[in-house]
Amino acid sequence: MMSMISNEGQDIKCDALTLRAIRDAMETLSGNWKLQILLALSSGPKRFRQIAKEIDGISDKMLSKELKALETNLLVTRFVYDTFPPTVEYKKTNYTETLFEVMLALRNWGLLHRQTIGKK
Amino acid sequence: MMSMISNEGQDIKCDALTLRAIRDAMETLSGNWKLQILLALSSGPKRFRQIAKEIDGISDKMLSKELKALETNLLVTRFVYDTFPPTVEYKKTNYTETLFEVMLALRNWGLLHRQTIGKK
DNA sequence: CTGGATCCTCAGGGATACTG
DNA sequence: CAGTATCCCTGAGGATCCAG
Repeated sequence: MMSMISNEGQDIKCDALTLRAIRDAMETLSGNWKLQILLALSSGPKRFRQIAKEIDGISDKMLSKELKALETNLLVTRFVYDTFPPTVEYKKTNYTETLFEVMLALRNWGLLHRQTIGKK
Repeated sequence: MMSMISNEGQDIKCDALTLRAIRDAMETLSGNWKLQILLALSSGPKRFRQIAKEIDGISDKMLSKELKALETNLLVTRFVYDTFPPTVEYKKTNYTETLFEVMLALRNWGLLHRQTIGKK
């Protein structure tokens, strides 16, 4: 017997592959910073120090690490300009747009959930 | 200037409230176990030991803790039957169904992403 | 300015034993 | 069976310093 989650005629098969896919997605967005970084870049390309200033509480180490992770996931591109002092610019990619449905679903459920739970 | 993420005429405003909502949603699903527990319960109510057996590698402590978290988030209900030895049954709620869109979006993007990144 | 290297702390989570 | 209590360890992440 195959377990399912169903809604209005659509099903999600609850198999290992699905579970893995969901976890892949969650992992590439997990942590306190990745979304904030993508948000910071949503208004245009920015430099390292500029991003660091916009995100409250992030350390250089974390910003560096998270940017690298986002880059290997093709969600951020890194441009190095050969100037002195060095200039490095980060920008979001077209691929970032594919996250739209995910963000929307998460946002909608998050809003619903806060209402449901009744957090202030 | 308000930053946005757009797609086919729809926008997500990238404000603090949205960011918080997204993180709320991610947090209630985060960790290695919550999804597996919901998956285990998607095929029907189960008892503590039964769930533990189905999920490879989970410790009693984690299962207990995660079940409690899911319960306070209204995603799982706990029934205690007054028998000896004690029987406790966990089952998913109707509210769990509201996660459908989220799961679907995450699954779809996870599948796309694995293709894009080219993991085997 | 852009980050890498190092050190350190603290909490998440495993193993085990125990209670009702 | 259904958990709780205790101990312990590891790794995520902050602070700081330094190099290109």
